[in-house]
Amino acid sequence: MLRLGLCCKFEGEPIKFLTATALHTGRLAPGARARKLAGLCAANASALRASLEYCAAHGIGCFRVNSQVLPLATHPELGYDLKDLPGGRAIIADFEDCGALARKLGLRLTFHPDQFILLSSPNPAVTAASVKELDYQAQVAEWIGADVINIHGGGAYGDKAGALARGGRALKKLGRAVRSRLAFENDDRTYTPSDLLPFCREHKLPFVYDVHHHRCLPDGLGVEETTALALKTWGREPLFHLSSPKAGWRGSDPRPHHDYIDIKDVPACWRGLDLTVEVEAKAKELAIKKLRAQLGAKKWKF
DNA sequence: AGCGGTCAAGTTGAT
DNA sequence: ATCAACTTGACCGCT
Repeated sequence: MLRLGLCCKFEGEPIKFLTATALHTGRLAPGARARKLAGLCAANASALRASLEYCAAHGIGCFRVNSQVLPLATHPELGYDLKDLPGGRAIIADFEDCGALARKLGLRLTFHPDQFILLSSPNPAVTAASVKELDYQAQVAEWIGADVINIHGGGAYGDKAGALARGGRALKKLGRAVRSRLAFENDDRTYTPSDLLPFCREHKLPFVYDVHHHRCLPDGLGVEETTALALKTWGREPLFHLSSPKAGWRGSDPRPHHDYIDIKDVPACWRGLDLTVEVEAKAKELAIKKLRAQLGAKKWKF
């Protein structure tokens, strides 16, 4: 059966994850700064709990956690270890409670680090910052029981094969908590499934198939064929991405996401698979609700 | 409460 | 050169 995943936030629900700007946070005195950051982390643990409860109550089987769930945690000047903030141990316990709740409710949790996370960069400082960020997300993933940290191939730097080889070498810098969760996803600019599938097979990493990106940046592989190859990279329930183009497939740029999913964009070959599909639609849980209703209609038989 | 300027980070390609 | 896009517009000072 398809398990639908909600990405990071809600459209109609009063569930909010808080963040902070570095400029403002950096102007606070140390004590006030620590209290402010601790307050944001605690509020986000509460928001995560509320998110899980909402998902379970509305047939949403997966939730993607925002990279800023611990705001500024890896910032070069303002970064911190949650256990060192006031009440930090109790906040960690709150996140662990979220993990227990997710397990109880049968919810899958994932992370999708930002575009700045680049293992293929020729700049060692960029790679080092990326490893630090991945370590942080893996730490939270351990607390809450998330099983995927999904990133893109990054830039090509004029030599895709060379960049991927550099990415492969950077994998050795990753700890077990990251390595056991890491997955690679095709993007709509640079790295296609044809580029990443061999890389994933070589390094025994799962491939997150984004069919929308694939349609924006095709590579000669068909959706059906790519689906079959992607499934094989997963030793557990696979994770795919789905969206529809904001202005339609005939619009000037198909990449921006629509508020909702057009049922015609759901690959027919995904029917009947045991699969998590993260729904990247601006209307968030409302889009999932609509998609679920359409998938439940007889003619789709999902 | 609402408005507008501003916000850590990298890379690409359209304009 | 600037800007939007990328998993997500939200934060914050001001009125």
